Amino acid sequence: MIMNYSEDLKKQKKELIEDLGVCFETCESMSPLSSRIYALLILTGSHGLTFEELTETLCASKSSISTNLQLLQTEGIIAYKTLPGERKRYFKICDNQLNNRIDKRIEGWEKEKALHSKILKYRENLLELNPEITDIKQGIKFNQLQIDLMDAMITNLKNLKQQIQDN
Amino acid sequence: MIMNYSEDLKKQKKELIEDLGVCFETCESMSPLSSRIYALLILTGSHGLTFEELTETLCASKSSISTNLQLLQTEGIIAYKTLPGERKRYFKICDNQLNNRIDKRIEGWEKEKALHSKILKYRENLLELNPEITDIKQGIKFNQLQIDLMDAMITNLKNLKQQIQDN
DNA sequence: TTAATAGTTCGGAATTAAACGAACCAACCA
DNA sequence: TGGTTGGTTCGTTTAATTCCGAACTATTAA
Repeated sequence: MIMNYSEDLKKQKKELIEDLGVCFETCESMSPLSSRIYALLILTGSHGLTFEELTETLCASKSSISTNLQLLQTEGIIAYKTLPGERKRYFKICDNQLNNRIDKRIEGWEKEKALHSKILKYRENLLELNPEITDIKQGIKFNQLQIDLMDAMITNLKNLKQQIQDN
Repeated sequence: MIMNYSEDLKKQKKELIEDLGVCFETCESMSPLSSRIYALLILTGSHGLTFEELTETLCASKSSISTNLQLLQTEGIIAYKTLPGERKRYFKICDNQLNNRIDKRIEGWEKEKALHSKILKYRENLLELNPEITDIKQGIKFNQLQIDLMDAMITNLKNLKQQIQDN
């Protein structure tokens, strides 16, 4: 099958949308359509895409596109801009989307760290009640390790954020 | 309401299972029951819990517990041991569960990095076709930043793994 | 003032995931 | 040889997600 360069690129783009889509569905636990929108907008330049273009290229209903666009906006993943004299919105991924993503990860680790601190406290109370059980001591050690892990991840992520801002 | 120390600890444990449960449901995208099992086993010592104890404390059917236990086992999150002369299995979280979790995260980042490399290639091809569009150049820059981010996360995680092993 | 464009909202249909019960198997025991 | 314990498997039910169409709003254009 003969194909010119431009056609080949279109095919590549479609494949990439699919691949990225699956990735976001699983990694970021997004709905299929949200994932496809996100993927498509990543592959599109900063000029963005209109509502209509989205419905057409993704073959989805207006309502589905609308709700998912709103979702992505409140998540801080995408935003829109308008051109003077035009009513259409041009949707595109947020400028500081990388930052947002890192922040979300940090938040996640913080939450888990807080939980492990809670567990640690619980175990310390437990140990007080029955000081002979070595199992609990082991648990406490494990917990401290987990907390250290979380701390390390958090500081690493914060460093990365700094690096990106400096860049 | 008066409560003795041991009763209070039980209440604490129940709360912790709930909190940890929701955390795993969202962060690790596990099913509710899998999350509760995981949480309960984290709060239980290395002696583990039997099938029966799991069904009773989690108020779930045998079949549900069974399928979710299998899931958690194939995920490398939990394992079981048996005591000599006993037929019962004692389910507990995997010894190297931390390691497994980190590995899984590394895998996730690797996948995403591969995707971004693919996008980068796509954009470079695109640029070749229309070299005047600065938008594409910006996209490429963005992509490289993403790839750097992934790389950083991966090396960080690998370092952490090393630290844990050394510990 | 009417028509068209650019979206939003809401109620329901279709799909998917989670949990259950009943029947089953395999090992041990009386 | 039959009963009990410790689980597994499978078909069904229940619950939650996801998406759609139809009706609606708000802005601009004729």
